[in-house]
Amino acid sequence: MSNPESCIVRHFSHYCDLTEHDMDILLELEKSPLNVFANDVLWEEGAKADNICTVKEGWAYSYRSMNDGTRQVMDIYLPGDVIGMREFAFQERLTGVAMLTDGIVCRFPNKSMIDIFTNSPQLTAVFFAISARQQALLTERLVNLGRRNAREKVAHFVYEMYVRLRRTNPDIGNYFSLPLSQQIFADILGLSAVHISRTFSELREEGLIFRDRNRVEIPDLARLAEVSGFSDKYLNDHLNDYFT
Amino acid sequence: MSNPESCIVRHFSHYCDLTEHDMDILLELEKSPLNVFANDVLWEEGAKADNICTVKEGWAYSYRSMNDGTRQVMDIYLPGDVIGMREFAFQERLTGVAMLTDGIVCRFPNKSMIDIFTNSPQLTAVFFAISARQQALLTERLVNLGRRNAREKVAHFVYEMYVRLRRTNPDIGNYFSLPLSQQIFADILGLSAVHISRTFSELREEGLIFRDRNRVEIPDLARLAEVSGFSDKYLNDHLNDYFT
DNA sequence: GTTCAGGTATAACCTGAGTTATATGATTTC
DNA sequence: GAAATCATATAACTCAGGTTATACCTGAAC
Repeated sequence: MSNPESCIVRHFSHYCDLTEHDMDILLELEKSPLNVFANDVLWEEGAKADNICTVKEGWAYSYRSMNDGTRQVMDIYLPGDVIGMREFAFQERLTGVAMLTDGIVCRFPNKSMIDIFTNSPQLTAVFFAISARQQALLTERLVNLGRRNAREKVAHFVYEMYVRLRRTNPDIGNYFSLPLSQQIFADILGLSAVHISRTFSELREEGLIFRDRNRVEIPDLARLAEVSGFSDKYLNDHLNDYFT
Repeated sequence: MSNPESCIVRHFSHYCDLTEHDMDILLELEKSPLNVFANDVLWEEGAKADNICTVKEGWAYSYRSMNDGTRQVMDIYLPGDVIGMREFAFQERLTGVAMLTDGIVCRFPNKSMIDIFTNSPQLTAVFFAISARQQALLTERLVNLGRRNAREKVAHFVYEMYVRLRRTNPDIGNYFSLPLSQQIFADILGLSAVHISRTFSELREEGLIFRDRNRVEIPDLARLAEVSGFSDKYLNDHLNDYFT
């Protein structure tokens, strides 16, 4: 049914069954794949925002650079994710976006969204759902930043990544790749890199998370979910009620 | 051109000129106004999420309650704002929503969105833009929580409210109503109420913000914008490039 | 009027996380 | 394989903001 070549189609199929027509539209958006490398900047904050980007392979992140040299990372993007919808109604990029790993991305003009709105209510609903999901992720990140301590922040974020990865990769197990430096962890969670290091040491001593370079092991998933106050509700989205 | 009775129509007209047809659809969404009072809960976290709500009058906020009794406030909603789109693809509410003041709200079923997707690409674009704008606001809140100190947090948030109010109320001046207790400030900015009090005292001594109960005076708007590192880019959204 | 409940201000003390510094390991470069 | 660079670990010290406590003020309830 779904096109195994395209992780966008796979991702979108999560929301509802796509017609051939819808799949053709989606594949059209992926017409111009571009190879990119780790640390490549897809765009800078303030750049003209006239296109949207899908991630075919690799990981990316969006960030805002502060005047004092620090940064705040907003989002991590995985294969199948859509980047840049945030700026649909803006002239300029509100955040920069860069690659965490090598990968392949596909850009399509913002105006294509208008065509989709005109031609496929169902695809429109999926894009709307994805925008809503991104809001939900930001909402949870907000809770993380505002009302959790460092240990909970790290535990919660690692568990969130596990759940997100499991969605497209059900057999992920409890030992998986997480190509994020401690500096990126710090920029995501509003902490210093030093304190991230301390916190991972603490979590290691507690037997909650073993992190070695880009690999992470979670010996007891349920226990990590518990100490981080994790609820997966904000990741359980679908459109089953609208299209059956 | 725009219907002065409806602040939703006024708010939506900001994005592009609406046809009679579109306005009729919008007014239909406002068919069942409901009087609500300060502190009324529109819905609790975890409640069934099958409708969307527009604010006709009054202020509201969305929040998440933590296990330790603290809360994190996500958003403040003003007249004309739309609440609950976040949960379009979710079964349950991810955050509670309550009123800050007396007001009037209008609920309509989520399914109406599908009708709009089917009948008006232009209104669809506006809803999409509004969802994107909410993401932009959350993004900025994230920066505020992650990478600013208490003084900057308060200054930035107050200035943001000023800019948001000015959008629908251009002659607002530098003395306006802000019906938020120090406890709500704390819950928005991830601080304690005590420290909010300290911070307002500090800002008062610096002559940056005078707050008395629910009124705020900003003697020097430019200076406040500067100390808070405020850029209004994330509030300057429109659809002029798509529909002229 | 009096009482009561919220909201606010300020002080004193404490602590979680920032900062700076140094050391060690891992990777890449040439 | 030596040099350079990047990521990580840990210690020592500092400080912004949390916590607890008390007092005052204002408006609502009676």
